[in-house]
Amino acid sequence: MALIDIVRSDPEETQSGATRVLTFFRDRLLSGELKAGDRLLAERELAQALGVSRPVLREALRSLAMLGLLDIQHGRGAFVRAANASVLGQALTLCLAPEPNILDDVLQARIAIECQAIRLACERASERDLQAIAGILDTLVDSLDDPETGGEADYAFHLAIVRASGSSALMKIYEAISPLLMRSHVERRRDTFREPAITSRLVDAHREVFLSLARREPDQAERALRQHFLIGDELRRKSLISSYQSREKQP
Amino acid sequence: MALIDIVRSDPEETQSGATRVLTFFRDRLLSGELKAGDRLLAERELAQALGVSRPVLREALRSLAMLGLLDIQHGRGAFVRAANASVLGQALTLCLAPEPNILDDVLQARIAIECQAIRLACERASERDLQAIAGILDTLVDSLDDPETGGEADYAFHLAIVRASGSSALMKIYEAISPLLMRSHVERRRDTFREPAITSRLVDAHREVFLSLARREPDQAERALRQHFLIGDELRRKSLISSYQSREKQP
DNA sequence: ATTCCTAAAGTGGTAAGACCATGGACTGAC
DNA sequence: GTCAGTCCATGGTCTTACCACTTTAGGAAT
Repeated sequence: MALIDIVRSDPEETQSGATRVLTFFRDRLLSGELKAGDRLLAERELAQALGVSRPVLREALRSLAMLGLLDIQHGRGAFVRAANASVLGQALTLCLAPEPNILDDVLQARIAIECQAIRLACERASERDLQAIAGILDTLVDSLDDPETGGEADYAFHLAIVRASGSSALMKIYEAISPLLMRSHVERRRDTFREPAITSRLVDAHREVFLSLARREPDQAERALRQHFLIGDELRRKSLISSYQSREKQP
Repeated sequence: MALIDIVRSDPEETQSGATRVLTFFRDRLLSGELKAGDRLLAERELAQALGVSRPVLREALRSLAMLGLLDIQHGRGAFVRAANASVLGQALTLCLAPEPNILDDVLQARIAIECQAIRLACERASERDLQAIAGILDTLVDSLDDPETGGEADYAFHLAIVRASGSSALMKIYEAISPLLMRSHVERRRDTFREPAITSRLVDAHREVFLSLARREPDQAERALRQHFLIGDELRRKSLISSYQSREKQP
């Protein structure tokens, strides 16, 4: 029985033991009867209550734990875990693993999410949202020399924009692709030189994005964002080329 | 042990039985040593080979099956299943279940994906892609009177655009949100009247989107697409209002 | 009376063995 | 040659038992 069968299962079909357990939890999780933090009954009681043996119940519980829905602690019990996007990210990673050039491709998804997010943010962002983004922008400017902090601030900036969109769907998807985004970032950094000219243009691009957002101009904000991504691509390409050229000269 | 621990696990830590089994499969799945369609050893042999008891092995196998990575068939054996986006969709559904207004919100994700997809499609779409979309458009026109076929053609049209983008990341995410998209669609249909005036405008909108794509004009294509979504929203709102008005008059 | 330690109880983790249900293959009869 | 029945391999389930970890309550020492 796969996850797909849990979410939509045919109530008519004869339900085996394992199926009964999984539908039991599916109903209570989707209906909200089981909230995050709730403690489940002990395995032995639960097994008896559901009319299945303990191994069967355990298989179901372990499966749910694997999906990140339960937190099973030895000697304490099983607890309902808040829905976590990291599971999504891992599943997406496994799902996209066989695809070629996935690290380049995931950037397209990033652009998609952010461009829509910033449009929404222009309408919905609160003053607090804008102040948060402004604060991150300051951090970004201050950490020009530190690749580590600078990289984090860069990510935080874009994440804050998505958060300001007020769309939990966009937010979850963005979190889901973020592990791949990170890998992509790390891989690209190997080929990218951190020159002052580049970083200063980077700051300018971020500032322009923020200003358009603060002025609540959706079209302008999206254009600035796309320009930012475009420049990033171009810089990476140039630095990649120069990297290869210097490698040719001095092998 | 949760999924998150499978993908990146610390090799130093003392591995318990269940962990050993999961890391065993993780390594072989990510490395490609286990390909889709491969048949696993029988549970009893596998348990002996890995040095764990059968229930422990079964817990791991069932967990992997739940994630859609294995296909366990009674009486036949366990087979490696190709990564499937439907699992993603189900996980996303569970993850977003507690959020309010998620069915409205997921439309934002849809717009995000499609707008970026059509931009890419303007660059990358092959002649075959365009012909496929054109064919679906014909179906859409022919099935104006049939809500069922029409709805399917509508979905197929948008899906074909995402496919034409050539981005597997966008495609997977679009497939992941499609279950929620469907629910949203069904829910909205309850409040929407299928009037000839509406459907004809719908066809016009789709045709305009296609033409911009065929002419390979990204900005124009995205604009047409956004306009299409906007009109859809407006029509739904109007029909919702008129629905409530008629309900007031004739309670 | 307070504090600390210890032991017991409750909980998940694992193991072993048996039996049932299903699918496929082999073999026999027609 | 074809079909049906039987047998075997495999997954599905149950039972029982024991181990490991956590918490807690009760008793002993201060």
